[in-house]
Amino acid sequence: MERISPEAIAKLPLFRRLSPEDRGRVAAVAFVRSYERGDTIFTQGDEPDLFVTVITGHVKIFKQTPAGKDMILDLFGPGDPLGAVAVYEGRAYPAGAAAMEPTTCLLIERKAFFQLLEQYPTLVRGLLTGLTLRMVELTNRLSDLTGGHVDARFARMFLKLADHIGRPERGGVFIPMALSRQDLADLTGTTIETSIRIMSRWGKDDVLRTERDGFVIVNRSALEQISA
Amino acid sequence: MERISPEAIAKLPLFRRLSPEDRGRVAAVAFVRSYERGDTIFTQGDEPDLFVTVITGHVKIFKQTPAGKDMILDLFGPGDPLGAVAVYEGRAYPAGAAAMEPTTCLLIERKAFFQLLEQYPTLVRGLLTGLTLRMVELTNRLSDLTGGHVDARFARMFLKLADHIGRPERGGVFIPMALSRQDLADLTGTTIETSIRIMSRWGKDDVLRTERDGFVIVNRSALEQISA
DNA sequence: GTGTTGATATGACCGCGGTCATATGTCCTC
DNA sequence: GAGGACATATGACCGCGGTCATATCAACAC
Repeated sequence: MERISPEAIAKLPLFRRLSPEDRGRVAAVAFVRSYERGDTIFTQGDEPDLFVTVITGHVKIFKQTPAGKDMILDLFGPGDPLGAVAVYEGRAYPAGAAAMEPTTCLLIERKAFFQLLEQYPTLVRGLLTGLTLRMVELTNRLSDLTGGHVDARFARMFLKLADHIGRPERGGVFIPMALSRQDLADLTGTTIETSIRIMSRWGKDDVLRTERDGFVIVNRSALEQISA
Repeated sequence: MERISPEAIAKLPLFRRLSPEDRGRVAAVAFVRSYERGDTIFTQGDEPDLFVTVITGHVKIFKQTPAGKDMILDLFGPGDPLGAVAVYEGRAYPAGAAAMEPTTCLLIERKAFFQLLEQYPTLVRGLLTGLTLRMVELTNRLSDLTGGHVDARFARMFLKLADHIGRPERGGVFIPMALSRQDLADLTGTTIETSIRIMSRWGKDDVLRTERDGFVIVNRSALEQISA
């Protein structure tokens, strides 16, 4: 646990609009914590006592399916607030969160968080906007997952990742996020074997390449065709 | 389009906490509209110009899957606000809404709605709470739909409906909602044939009976076993 | 009556993808 | 080096459920 500087807080979208002295007050009640790949940040069913915001790295939000498998609901990056729903309503986390790579997060205790919310209505506005956006994302994922074949779901997932965090590099579009075959399976609601099969096939067909620190989309139009 | 009385508004959870004169001001800008079964309330992609609250009846929120089939995201009943996300953010409706039975809704124009929000912070609070609850529902449905077999999804859906609007009646638990086989398929992310097959089998096995105006769960423990 | 429309029902077929088994490769520790 | 742990890879099998075709039934128009 370390303190955080008001300057660092200025980089987080949720707090960006606050005045410098207000950011100082936020910094006074905030802590920073580091996580390694695989570390649990919070567990499904826990009582929420901390409000968490990602500073660096990436975090997966996942849930147990009735069949016992993990289902990744969302991937969160720098600036995204975790568990806002649970903290705001005071009910148990509806899903778990774990770091996918070395990650640092900003932590604010529940009590202090509510005091901040009361003081700064713009924070409420920011939370509400973030919630609505996530809502739209979730509804899209819902209709994605049920319709069509697994190949298409994989293609759509990579295209979305490319639009979100991809950048032209290494002879294609590089997605700087190391996802295991198991992660890919959990994201698309399939098994690890199917995930491996699709990824090897695409590797051989020069559609998508797996690298140590992410993926490279070699043939985007092929992916778009598969996603249809 | 008809006006609504302040007394009728008092029955809607979202406005219940307002003072009588405040409810009068809401009534001054609100209209009531009736829909028949199958009528469209709004369409996916439309610009939202009205804030809608269900007064009586039931409404389905649905979305087109990439494969072109409909996917029912949610069923809304009396008191539930429709399209709050879209209206609040001013972006296109992320999904469509249609009446599943004769339904009446309260309509408030977008402009007037925002004026109300500014005047009455408790409305914002109510919206936020409703949103978070729906969020939890959606995440649950996401993990439901991917895991396990179709039978289990059907069973879970009926059990949830029973907990929500079911009542002991007609020799079991009666679910007063007429859903077609196609609706059931859209709710569970399957085809109409599979939907029909499951429902006929359960009818023969005395698990679940279809009636003109809804369903009767005859053997709840059988459903619970299938849902596992 | 006949014809039409739409929902419900049922059978035949078969391919996707889940399950199980087994290699191979890589990165550790000792 | 040997050995273990874990991710990746690949083949064989087969059952669920999607697709297609067809039948039945109710409601309604004329």
